[in-house]
Amino acid sequence: MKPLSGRVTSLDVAALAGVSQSAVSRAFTEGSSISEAKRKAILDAALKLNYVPNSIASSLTTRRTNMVAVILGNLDNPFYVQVLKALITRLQARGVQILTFTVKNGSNSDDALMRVLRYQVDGIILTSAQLSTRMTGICHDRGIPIVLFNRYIPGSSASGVRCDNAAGGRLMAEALLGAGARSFALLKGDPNGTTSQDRQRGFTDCLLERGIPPADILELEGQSTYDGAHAATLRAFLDERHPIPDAIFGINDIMAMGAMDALRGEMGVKIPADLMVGGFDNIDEADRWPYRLTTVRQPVDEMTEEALNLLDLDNPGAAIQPGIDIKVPGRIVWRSTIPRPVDL
Amino acid sequence: MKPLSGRVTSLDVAALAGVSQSAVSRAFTEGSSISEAKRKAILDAALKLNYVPNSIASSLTTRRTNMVAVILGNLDNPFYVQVLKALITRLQARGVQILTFTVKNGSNSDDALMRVLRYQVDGIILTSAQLSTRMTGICHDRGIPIVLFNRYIPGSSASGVRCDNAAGGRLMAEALLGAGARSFALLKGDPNGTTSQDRQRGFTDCLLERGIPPADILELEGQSTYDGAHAATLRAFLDERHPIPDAIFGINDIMAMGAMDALRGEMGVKIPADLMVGGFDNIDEADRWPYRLTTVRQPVDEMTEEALNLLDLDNPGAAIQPGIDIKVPGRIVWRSTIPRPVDL
DNA sequence: GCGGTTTTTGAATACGGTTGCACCGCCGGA
DNA sequence: TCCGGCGGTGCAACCGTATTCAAAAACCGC
Repeated sequence: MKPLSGRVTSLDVAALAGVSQSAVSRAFTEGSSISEAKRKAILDAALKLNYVPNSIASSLTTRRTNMVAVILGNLDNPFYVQVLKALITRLQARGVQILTFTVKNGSNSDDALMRVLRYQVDGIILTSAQLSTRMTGICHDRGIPIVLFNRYIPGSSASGVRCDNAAGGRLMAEALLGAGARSFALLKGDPNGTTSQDRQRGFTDCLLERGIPPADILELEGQSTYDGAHAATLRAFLDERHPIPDAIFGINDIMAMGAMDALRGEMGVKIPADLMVGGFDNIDEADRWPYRLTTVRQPVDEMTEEALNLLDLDNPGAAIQPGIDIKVPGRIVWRSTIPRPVDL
Repeated sequence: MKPLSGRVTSLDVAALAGVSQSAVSRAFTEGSSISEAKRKAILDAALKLNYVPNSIASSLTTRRTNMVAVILGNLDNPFYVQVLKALITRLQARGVQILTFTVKNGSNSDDALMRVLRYQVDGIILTSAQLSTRMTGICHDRGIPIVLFNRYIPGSSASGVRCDNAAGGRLMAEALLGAGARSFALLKGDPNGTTSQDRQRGFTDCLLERGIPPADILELEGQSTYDGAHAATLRAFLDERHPIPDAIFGINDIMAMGAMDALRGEMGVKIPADLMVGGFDNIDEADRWPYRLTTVRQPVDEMTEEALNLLDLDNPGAAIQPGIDIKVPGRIVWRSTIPRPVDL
């Protein structure tokens, strides 16, 4: 009874079940008015024909695609893999499909967004890249909610969730100071990302307030990745241009790990005896034996949940709320790269 | 001049530009017959209105969505993150959108596939989970190509690309034997995945042929992840049930790393002096200082490229080729966890 | 200036569903 | 018995674009 041709439409099912096409549609629509007997018969016929409703067609009339776009920067940072995983899990559970995009970090996301807009996604989650005001305007006009994940656009009204990165930076500065460090280096992250900048600002502000000499800022040549951090660390300390400080703050865990491997592997530095290391994110790898990195935890689950709340997929129309900026606090996870003060 | 209402359609653009709707459609379709002057005028009008063509609507008539589904198992294994990254890069460059799905490893992918089919994807790449013959049948009928990545379905005619896992397992056995190991343990992977099974088979077959006692198979309790391997390693060796062998083969790098951390971190074992470790995949992390893992490299770029060739998105109709099974060879990457024999 | 091509063009229709609307039958209350 | 109301049903009008077809326009060499 299987049809030979490729397409099976609701009309085919209707014919087999001896009902109208609209009945078939209703049989597949939750909560529409149809008798249980007829629905059963239709589902049987559909099964016989291997019929699957065409979401593309239905999206055309319902104006909902049940797809959201997730725009990612670099998947080289395990933190964003974790974010992606959390988003996929949550969205899939709601029956929402995910259109995945990557964009070079720091680059403009306009072209990616334009491509996404063609697909009439119900919402957009942006974990990377810049967002032009023109783009926010277009999305606003079309009623497509955008949620910024761990970033914000200073002049914009776009909503977003982020860790309180500045406060997290302060926490780390305090942790290192409390452990006795007095001279610092800082592995600078993506210069276009507010995330890195805020962490750096919180950290340096704290030092400033305590009257500590400013941290030595280590610029990256390449990407803000493990390899970039590894190379920058070697470059900075191997040729003695910079004195080795008491502590290094890696602007995120993966970079802190790159620095640790450079310091221990190539320079024989003992951590934390010779030098302490602080990270940010609390990725899974930070807990593993070679690293045991003391870091600032970002609550990924809470953040992704808030992000989806902001997206408010259940209230399509209401999407045009004024920009809500949710800031969730991070907290220090004490491990071995910073000796924990006893009084805590 | 911006329209107040959310939707701008080709009709609006047509009205503004003083042309027919079909002209607007043609202006946005590469290689269709329209005068350059008119196209220009239409694009101007479109820009003024912030018009973006609706891919959903066009998919309805063209029967192509320019979307492919990528079905992933566990993103906890960095290897599959790398695969995802490679696929995204390649597909995005071709202007193809990616519908991302995750499925519990080893579970059946039928429901995920059904959901994907509703979206009329142009193709499916499956890097995880089982595939029922019923499902391959449905996809075949609908003319949707499926490509299996690093797995195969014994009785099926589905196409796929995979590393020659069995041969890779042999390579690793030979490498360890060549380095002098004579007693072995093997960290077993996902029991439902052909990938792990093939590697294990290649490894154990090689030992058998050389008359070496079979490897001690370490079963996992939880997932085949870093943590699972870590726990299994501790469980096996800490209570002395198993004697510590000369070498351990982790069925993939992330598990080998979990084993290494357990052995060195919790048991003070020296690698490779006390025990050698071999991995499989050659993920980025394997090259880092704490691990420097000798492993079998899977050529991800080559494999993803072949996968997309098999998908053959440019020839929609021709998709129904008989199952092609491409096997690309792996090769040993020598690092520090297995001493390299001098004669090589 | 003319017949014959070759391009452009717009009207109409198709794609596969959803949904407002009108209608039908059935039930309970008066 | 009659009538109001209600759940179930089919008809038909969309949703926004691509594409066929025939007509109109532009082009060409002579």
